[in-house]
Amino acid sequence: MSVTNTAVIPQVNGSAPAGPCGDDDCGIRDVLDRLGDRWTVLVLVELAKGTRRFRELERAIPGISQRMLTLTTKRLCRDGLVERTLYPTVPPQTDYRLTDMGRSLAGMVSALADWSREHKDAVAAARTRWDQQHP
Amino acid sequence: MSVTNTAVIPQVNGSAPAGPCGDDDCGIRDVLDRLGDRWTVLVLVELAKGTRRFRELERAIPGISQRMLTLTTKRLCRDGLVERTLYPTVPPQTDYRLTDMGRSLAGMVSALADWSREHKDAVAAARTRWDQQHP
DNA sequence: CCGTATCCAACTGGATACTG
DNA sequence: CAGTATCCAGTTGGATACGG
Repeated sequence: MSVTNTAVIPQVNGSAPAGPCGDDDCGIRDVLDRLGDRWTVLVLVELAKGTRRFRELERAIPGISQRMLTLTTKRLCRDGLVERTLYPTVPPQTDYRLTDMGRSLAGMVSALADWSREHKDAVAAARTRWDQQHP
Repeated sequence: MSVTNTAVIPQVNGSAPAGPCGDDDCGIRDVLDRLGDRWTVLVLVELAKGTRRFRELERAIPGISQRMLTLTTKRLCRDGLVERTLYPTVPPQTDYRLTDMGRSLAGMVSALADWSREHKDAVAAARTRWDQQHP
């Protein structure tokens, strides 16, 4: 006979102190689906520095393609995080700027960036250690 | 003759108040590459509640496959964010818990989750508006 | 229970060329 | 300058089956 203790295991922890949302995953995925792609965060950070034109963004974010910049800014506009102002001059000019909501999100992201810089060495060390121990 | 004012445009903004890192993108991508996949954040949040076994994580995160749970926890271990304790019993048992570094990252993520809940309605509204105006 | 291995569908994003 | 459109390679991740 094998142990059939499914869900009878007394858990080590007793409470849920960290999660401010009951026991479910709430809407975390909503944010991360927005932030999870390759470029959104970089655009957000660049726009946090001030209003930018299309070409300025493109130059400020090395490696991004026209296509991805268009897609990324469009999504941000759609979500109400960025505002687009089109000047019907010739040649055309478009300004992108964060909305208030976008600015508050950019703040969160900056915190993550800070964390990244603080811990990047520790993470690198951990990786090296792991890679050595796992042939 | 066309305008050749490349980089001669007087910028609207004067300073870079938001970015704590000069003018470059620093290591932001490092964090987001770790957080950007479909499951890492959810695992992080679940482990923030306490130590969990493999099956517990699987049940706590609806929709995750065995494969992805293995991959995700392994990456987190490799990066030094999660620690794994294997009890060589039968049937085998494995405990996953956040390291100190992992806990501090989970804190950041919680902040994002909070932001998400606060603004999810506003984002949804913005999307609806956009979708109506863009046939 | 805790994984690993294989196969495969779907999506992401780069390169390129073209329009207003 | 500011996009749009098309094509295509690489990766992510789900389903499934198997092993310790």
